[in-house]
Amino acid sequence: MLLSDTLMAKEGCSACPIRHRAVCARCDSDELSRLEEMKYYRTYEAGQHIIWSGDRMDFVGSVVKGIATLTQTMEDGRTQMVGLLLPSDFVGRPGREGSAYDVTATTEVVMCCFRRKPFERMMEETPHVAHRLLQMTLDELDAAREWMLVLGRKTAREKIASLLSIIARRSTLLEQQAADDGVAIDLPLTREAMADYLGLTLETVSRQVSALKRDGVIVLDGKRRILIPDMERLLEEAGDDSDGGLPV
Amino acid sequence: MLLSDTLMAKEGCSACPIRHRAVCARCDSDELSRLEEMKYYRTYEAGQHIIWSGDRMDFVGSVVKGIATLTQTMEDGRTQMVGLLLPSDFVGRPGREGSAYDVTATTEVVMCCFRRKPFERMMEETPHVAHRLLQMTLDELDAAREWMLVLGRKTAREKIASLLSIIARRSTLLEQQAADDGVAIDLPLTREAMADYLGLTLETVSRQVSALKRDGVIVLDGKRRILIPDMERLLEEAGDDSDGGLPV
DNA sequence: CGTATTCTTGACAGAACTCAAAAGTGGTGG
DNA sequence: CCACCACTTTTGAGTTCTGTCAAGAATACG
Repeated sequence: MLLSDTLMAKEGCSACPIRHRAVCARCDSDELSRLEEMKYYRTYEAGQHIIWSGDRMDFVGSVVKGIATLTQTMEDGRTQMVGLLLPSDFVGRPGREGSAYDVTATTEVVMCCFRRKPFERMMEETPHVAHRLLQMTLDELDAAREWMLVLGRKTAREKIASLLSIIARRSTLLEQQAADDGVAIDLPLTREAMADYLGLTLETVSRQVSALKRDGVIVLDGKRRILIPDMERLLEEAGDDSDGGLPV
Repeated sequence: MLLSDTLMAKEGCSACPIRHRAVCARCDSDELSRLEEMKYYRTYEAGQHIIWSGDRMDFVGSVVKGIATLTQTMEDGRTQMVGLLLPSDFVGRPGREGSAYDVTATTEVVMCCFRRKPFERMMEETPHVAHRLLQMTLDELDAAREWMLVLGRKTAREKIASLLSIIARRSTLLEQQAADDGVAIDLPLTREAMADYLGLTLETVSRQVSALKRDGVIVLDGKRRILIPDMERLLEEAGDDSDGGLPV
């Protein structure tokens, strides 16, 4: 059992780092204390499975810390990542017992888990959790659709550039850092995980990352840290138009 | 102005063919009459754009009849379909003014439109629409994720087989027809639309449809009608395991 | 019946995959 | 501190699948 477990358990929701982004974002103090009663923290080590596809789930929850992946696997072993879970992202589907996907911790992950039945009851009885969950699900659907364009129509080079810009966008958002003179991102994914994300082989990923490095689009700082000197340039390489899409 | 317009307008929601599947499925009679006040029908011809990406939308709504597509297009013209809208599917995103996608009628389409502002207000004030919309959005997210596996990891032949099984599944569901001794489906998509769905070129689609026909997996009945003598066989070709996944 | 789409088929090219080996990285224990 | 092992990453060579370009056939439509 890891340290973070006990640390988190002692603090209330008000000190929670994802308080204003997660499924509980809009809850008032009554709702929050109700959530506190049904919640517990759980920590998973890097590489550990959080949920197996087909498993019965008796909880839903939010990623508080770390990164997890949602993957689907065919009988012959071909694997496709269908979701990348960062802090504040929701795991599980209210109203459904089993999981349709494998959920795996990529780094150490702290989950804030809610027992499923009480959570579902709360969704029926108070509006804020359901509303927030709808909003988050619509955002995820938009992300999934953007991803479909990447998977279906982009070249390997564009796919890599797209992945890096998505991660850069999400991590700058989480960390509120300025993006003016270059962005630095921690890439917590192996080449294989990137390949599973993008529908490529790990060899192709490696080749294209090298090519982007050679062309000065990205700079590798150690193994898993990537500097993006010019975000505009990366977006061009990704085949996106330079403005960042619709305002939310 | 088409006949169906005036026909639909005269009937109340109770006679609506999608009454029990659409966003209004769970509404009680009070909520239904409130919806009736903000709704209007609109018909689009085959090929007509219902919404352009980036357009301001002043309505949301449900497909009542016909088939529409959701597509995303890159600057250089590469196009990816990101949603296939059948009767009862919802169009538009509450809380967002602009559309992120092009919505196009593939056949003649009848939409049941709700003015956006009153609809959003109703979502705040009564629970049933929001709950149903959450459920539908979660279903769409699952479908999008299944599709991501198709786009990222399946071969051209498997992609075609997957598309046909998805359409077969959805149309048998809509029409409640038995699937025992072969299924017949109307394929309302051109080869180009199929290609945009699957991230292929129309030539590859044509070749693989011919191949599946040659191998007896499907039988073409005219141009757009397809018979599937053995559904199990088609599912094998799609690379799916034979049981139909999780029960809903 | 002619024109415009849509679809099919062929030949060829190219991007990504497969198989294979070498190089780099990190952790462990002697 | 270094040797060793497991794992990840890189790079190379050859193959394959799908895309591209082009022409012809089928179908729909006025």
